[in-house]
Amino acid sequence: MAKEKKLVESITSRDEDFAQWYTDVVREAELCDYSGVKGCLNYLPNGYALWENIQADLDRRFKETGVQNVYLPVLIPETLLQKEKDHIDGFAPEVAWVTKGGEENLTERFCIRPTSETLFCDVWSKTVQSHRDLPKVWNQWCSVLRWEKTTRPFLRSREFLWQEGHTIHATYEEAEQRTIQMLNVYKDFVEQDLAIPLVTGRKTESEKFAGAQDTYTIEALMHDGKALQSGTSHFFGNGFADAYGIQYLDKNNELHSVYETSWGLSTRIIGAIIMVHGDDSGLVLPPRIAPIQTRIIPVAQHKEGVLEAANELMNQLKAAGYRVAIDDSEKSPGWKFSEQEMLGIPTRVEIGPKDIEKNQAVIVRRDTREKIFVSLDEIDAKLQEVLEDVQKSLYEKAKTFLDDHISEAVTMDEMNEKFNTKKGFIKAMWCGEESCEEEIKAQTGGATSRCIPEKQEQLADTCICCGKPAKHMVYWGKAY
RNA sequence: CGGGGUGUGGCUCAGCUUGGCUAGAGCGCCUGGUUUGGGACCAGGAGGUCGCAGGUUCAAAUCCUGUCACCCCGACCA
Repeated sequence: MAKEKKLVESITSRDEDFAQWYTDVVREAELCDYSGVKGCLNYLPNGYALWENIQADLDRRFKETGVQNVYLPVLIPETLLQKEKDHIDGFAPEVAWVTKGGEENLTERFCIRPTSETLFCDVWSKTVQSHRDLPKVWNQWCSVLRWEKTTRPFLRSREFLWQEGHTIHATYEEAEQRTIQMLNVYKDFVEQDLAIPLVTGRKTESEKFAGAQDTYTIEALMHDGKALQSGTSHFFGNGFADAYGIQYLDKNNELHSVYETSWGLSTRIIGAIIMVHGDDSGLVLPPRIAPIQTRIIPVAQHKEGVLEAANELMNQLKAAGYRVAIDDSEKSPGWKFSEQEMLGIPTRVEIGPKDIEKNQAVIVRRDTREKIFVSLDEIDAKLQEVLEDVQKSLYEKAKTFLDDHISEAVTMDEMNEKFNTKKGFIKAMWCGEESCEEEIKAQTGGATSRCIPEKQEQLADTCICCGKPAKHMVYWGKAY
């Protein structure tokens, strides 16, 4: 691969030090910065606008499937949290507690929600009585708090923003269907709107959510070859319903427990956007969710008529429905180009005296830097075409990268060798035993089972680790 | 929780080993001027409780003790 010319000194090269590159991009694109509290971020306008667009698209998709939004409290009484054993065991090590109100010690401490299954269960245990009350398909947009030891912007913070959907259903099948349905909503959203190709499937016993019967996941591959769990959808059976007493009378006047699901996607996805699409010049945003789709950069703006033409063009594009801004600051054009690139704005439109003379402007793509000269009369339609093409190219480029970084292994030697040289996902057969997952993790230096894909292939008859009969083909990878 | 590192104008850091005069630089910021198709240049200017608390000393950014915070790498998790 030809070495790309590095134009921006303030961003560490991606191949030189990926972790530092990530931090640099987050800073230079002004997505967030560190607050005074470890693991708690200040979401700056650029980062929050991105989240708002993610919210808007995802929320629309949710509502198309019948989701209703609610909001439940940030505090959870300890007794409520403790009703489902696996759940509390899973979350206890990382919850923060409120023990005082003003100067008075509380008789019962409250945990700051790490997730809200318990609160939703509490509501439903009190209000659901009849099959006519079902299903409930609820969601809330909120922040949650988990006392993480190691934190990184977006990828792992203590407080993070997300949505958590919670549903209850009369039947096992209906709940299971909803679990898969929401997994697919995530998949479509992430692939189509964020241009991030995915590997999807079911989690193994050891990787699933605390209290879940089944956890489904969407896994994306970052440019450094590490996997990122980017969204999860859980099927609870009636474990929570039994623990919290959510029962209803069916048509035959018989009492049943409800079946439950939950599903979440967080601001971590912003980390995925950065690490899948970004390059040595900074962030690259998919046009569909970019807060600004094009930035107009007047060239030689002090010259007669340039700013006027640039503003006129902006109004024209605005009227055509684009999210557009102008950089009419006193900086040099070179500066403006670099900044537009660091911010990840998917296109820019250059317009200067030479263009005005020819009644044209120059559209420059963020992803390829390709310059497209276009008449001002045709720019509305052309920009649309370019943005769609950028969206498509980003997905295709990432898809090629993903496909290139999925390989197969039949023996442990083969797996080790591939993890050491190629990175990415490795498909291999597995017996279903947790001990083999641990062994693989130890031998490979940290690879874990990412998911059991729906589409199975019979790569071998025996487990790659222990040699016993294989039950599943699993995607393995080193994860964030 | 282990290992490493860092706290000095808005940012990045130098100074600390070997205590000493008015605490420096680059970038950014403000003013004026010249520039303007890939991070322009000149001149002038503003901006600092050296993370915090004790201690040693005639004297502390510098030495000692404590403490807090953040970053990176691991083990655990969206």
